[in-house]
Amino acid sequence: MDQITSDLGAAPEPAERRRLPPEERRRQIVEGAVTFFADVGLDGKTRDLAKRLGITQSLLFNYFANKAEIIEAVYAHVYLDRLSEDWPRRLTDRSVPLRERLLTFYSEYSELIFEYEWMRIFMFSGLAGAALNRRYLDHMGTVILLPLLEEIRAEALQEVSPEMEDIWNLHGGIVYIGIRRHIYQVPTPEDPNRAIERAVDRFLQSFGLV
Amino acid sequence: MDQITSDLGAAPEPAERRRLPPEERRRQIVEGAVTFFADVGLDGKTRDLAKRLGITQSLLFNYFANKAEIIEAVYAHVYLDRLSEDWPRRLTDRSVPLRERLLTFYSEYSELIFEYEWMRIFMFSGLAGAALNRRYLDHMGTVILLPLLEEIRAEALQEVSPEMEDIWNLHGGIVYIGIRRHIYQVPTPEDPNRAIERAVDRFLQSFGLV
DNA sequence: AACCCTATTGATCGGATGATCTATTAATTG
DNA sequence: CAATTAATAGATCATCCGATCAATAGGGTT
Repeated sequence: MDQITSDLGAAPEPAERRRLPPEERRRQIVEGAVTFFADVGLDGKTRDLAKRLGITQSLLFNYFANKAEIIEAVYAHVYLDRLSEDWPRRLTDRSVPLRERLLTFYSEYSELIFEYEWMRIFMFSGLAGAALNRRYLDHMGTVILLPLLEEIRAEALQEVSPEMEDIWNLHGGIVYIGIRRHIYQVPTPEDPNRAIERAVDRFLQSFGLV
Repeated sequence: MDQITSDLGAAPEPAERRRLPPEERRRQIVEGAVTFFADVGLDGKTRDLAKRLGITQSLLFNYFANKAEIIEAVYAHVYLDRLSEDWPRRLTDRSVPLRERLLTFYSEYSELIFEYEWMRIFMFSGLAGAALNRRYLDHMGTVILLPLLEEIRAEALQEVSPEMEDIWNLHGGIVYIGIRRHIYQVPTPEDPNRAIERAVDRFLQSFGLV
């Protein structure tokens, strides 16, 4: 079964203007490539990408040596600065109530990852076995979730202290909203914040907080 | 970036004997196709599949009219009877404590879906936009999760009654273990039952149960 | 051992794909 | 306004892919 070729690669754009400044053209290609590969997967064909961009296929290779380089640029564009440097600090800022820290984090984080392009490219590259995903999740675990575990432990009653796997469970339950929405494309709440808030509250409550 | 061709399609098997009974050959092809497409994705090439099976590529087309038919057979083999007809009844059997019903269900269900082939083919087909996934999730929602919601509502205190999205959150948190394991291929607990039990207990506790 | 049926093979086809190369075109500069 | 040069389009190449088909050979029957 070949990729669904129907019209996923169609170009709704009108005729393109030519002779763009190289930097702008490159940017345009990368941005087009992000949504293109998010739609059809990393096996998407360069000709279809070019068609969607309204340029010829050969032009792609004036800006990128080969297809792998385009994918690299897509990765860079999608992943860059996705995990804000600021979060670890804010998550451990005990001058703010833990519940508020959690809600703020997941409100902002979900806004970032519940994005069509990010969600799907992350899944495509994960399935392709990209080391990128493992690095990302490892980073997520050590820089966000582990400190989170410590914060909850610091406040939780001794006898109901959480484990790392509990934190992953909280995290997964929230991320799963985005998976349903963008991978399986089934209906999800327009605004996930209510579900997130309830999940966070259930979580905290079970450790004697809130 | 083409699929990782390295040796995902390699055949560790020794030279095959020829001339199997058609039914057996067909079965062998389907089973091989399941793990093959789970590994490399639905864009996997028929030549690589044949190589892994130790047969010629052309033989595939004696048993299937085209590649799409092979994928169909893979779907059928992977999905068939995955959702036991029995679960809806057992989940609503109020002679058994709700906690026990939940734990039994998720223990059995996770054993089924935390399978490499199932998890990955479900994700690949989801990304490809297969209607199959939407039907499956819809079925899941109405036949399993909705009754579950009713069961919890029946027992929960009025003022903390759960919503459907809460059930999806419980479900997603558990399924996410399988996603981490088989899609992102990061370490997860060997036996997920402890994490499942804790998640279920947190959930029930938040609604005044357990 | 000779025969037959058919599962399996190997050669091959037309179209697609990533990548290259050359001629043309459009913007910039003097 | 002409010259320069970078951007673009189109033709083309070698390879790969799904699919076809005639030829071959395995293995049961007589």
